[in-house]
Amino acid sequence: MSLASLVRKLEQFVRLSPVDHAILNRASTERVRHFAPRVDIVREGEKPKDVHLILSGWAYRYKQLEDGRRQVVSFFLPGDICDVNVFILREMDHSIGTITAVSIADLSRDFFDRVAAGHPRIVTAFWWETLVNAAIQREWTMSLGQRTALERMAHLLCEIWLRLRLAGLTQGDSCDFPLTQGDLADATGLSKVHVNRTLQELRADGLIVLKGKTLAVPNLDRLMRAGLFNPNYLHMDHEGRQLDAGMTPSDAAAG
Amino acid sequence: MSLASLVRKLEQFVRLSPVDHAILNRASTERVRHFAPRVDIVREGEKPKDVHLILSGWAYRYKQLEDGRRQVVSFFLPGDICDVNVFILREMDHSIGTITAVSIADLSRDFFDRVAAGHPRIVTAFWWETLVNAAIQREWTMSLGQRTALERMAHLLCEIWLRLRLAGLTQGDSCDFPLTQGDLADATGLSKVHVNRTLQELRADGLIVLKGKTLAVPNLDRLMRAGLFNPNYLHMDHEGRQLDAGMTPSDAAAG
DNA sequence: TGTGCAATGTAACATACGTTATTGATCGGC
DNA sequence: GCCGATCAATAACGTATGTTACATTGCACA
Repeated sequence: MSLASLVRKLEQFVRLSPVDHAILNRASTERVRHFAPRVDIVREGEKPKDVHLILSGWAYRYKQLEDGRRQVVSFFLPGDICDVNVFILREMDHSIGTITAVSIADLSRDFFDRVAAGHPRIVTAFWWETLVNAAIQREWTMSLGQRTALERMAHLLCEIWLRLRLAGLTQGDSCDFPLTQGDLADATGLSKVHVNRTLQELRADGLIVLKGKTLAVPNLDRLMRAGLFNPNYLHMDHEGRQLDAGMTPSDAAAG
Repeated sequence: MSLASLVRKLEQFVRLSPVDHAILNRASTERVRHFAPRVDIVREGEKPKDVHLILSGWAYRYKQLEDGRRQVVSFFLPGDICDVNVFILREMDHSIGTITAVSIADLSRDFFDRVAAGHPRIVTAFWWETLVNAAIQREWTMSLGQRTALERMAHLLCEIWLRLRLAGLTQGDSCDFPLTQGDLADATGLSKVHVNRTLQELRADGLIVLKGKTLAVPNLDRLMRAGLFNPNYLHMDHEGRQLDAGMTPSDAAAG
């Protein structure tokens, strides 16, 4: 539905000009598609022609083994861009599926060429997006390899929380949270049963309130400590610029 | 010592002109540094000024938790390029250390600007390198989240094998292999003891011959099957171009 | 306003992998 | 050509997490 999350996120990092805004605005309204929850947008082996920008809704990237074991390798939140690889690599090595209903804008090769030619701030901002995604992927490697179930879950929730906040999608200490325990299991490499146990433990410790499709984080600092969460990998600041005016203590820890 | 591995690797993917060769050649001989085995090249929190190209030797990217738990998040082999992020992100979110003695060439921002302006094939090739690294990172996420110890180890060995072969660093069915069992443990998220058990099992199954600092893979196809290895994520082909003339059956499987 | 299916919760039991400890091989440096 | 340190190998034992099974809740849709 809206470009707001992308712009808000990118502007944390570079100032975009009015012309930049106009370019992004046009690109994100020209070719929009809508998907139902729990369907695939792109499948492994395909060769999509466009880059996808998530306008609204949640999605994930996942890979699957022949025997059905499935790993979510990243989450896409509103404002995220998937598959810059599309113009270079021959085929997708993973699939992308929706969690909720999702609207996406298709960004053409042509659009990126025009941006590359005349809009360096946008280029920089897109690079930032790409590099942060790579950093997130490394951090997931760390989580899966070294963190315990509890740490892993706390870490993932912190990450999602901060990314949502950056996109302007948190309200106070709570946010929409459409992931099922099965989704969390596929993302953390844990079984569904153990995800349930782990969430109970986080609840019992007062670190999260998770009910229905809403998550509340009453004390982000404590959750971060439980997940051994160091926010540096999200690179939410740049050249001395901090996250936001009016930061809370936990904002500062995150910046 | 040599640019050969980089050029060989990139040329699998794009044809480079004589001028491109000259550019790369000059960049990789201007500012070369040498490191001893088992030292850090860059540390988390630093802000390096250059991109590093590995001319010879093996290195790794790793992250560490406060309590010392350590995860290798990727390996750098000769011809690999690290840290394109250097020009955009504020500070390193991980460290890079050497395994063997290593020679690197420092590539300046200026070099990249010149390449971007006038050498599109090199730009494309560097993009390919970056995107394949991202794909590898996703595959590691998959491995750590879903594969068993045996599958994980077999998968990692397949990956290293194919990357070495692409760089021209295999001889017949064997190659140099300077990783210790401790390195493998840090990369697979297993304990050293279990790495040892797992290697024994691979040996007993005749899938690998690993002795001293040499690895032999008598039957790559079988090792690939043991690791549920699908080489698509390495994107070793492009626009219908295949790996090599004179492919063996397992080459074909890898392409 | 039920009714059916997906999601969540719980329990009992199984196991892949971790931990600690010790021994024997390898190897670079004096 | 020894010596200390690192690396590899093996064993005994511990545990975090997986598996199977089933009950409960919640919610979309008839």
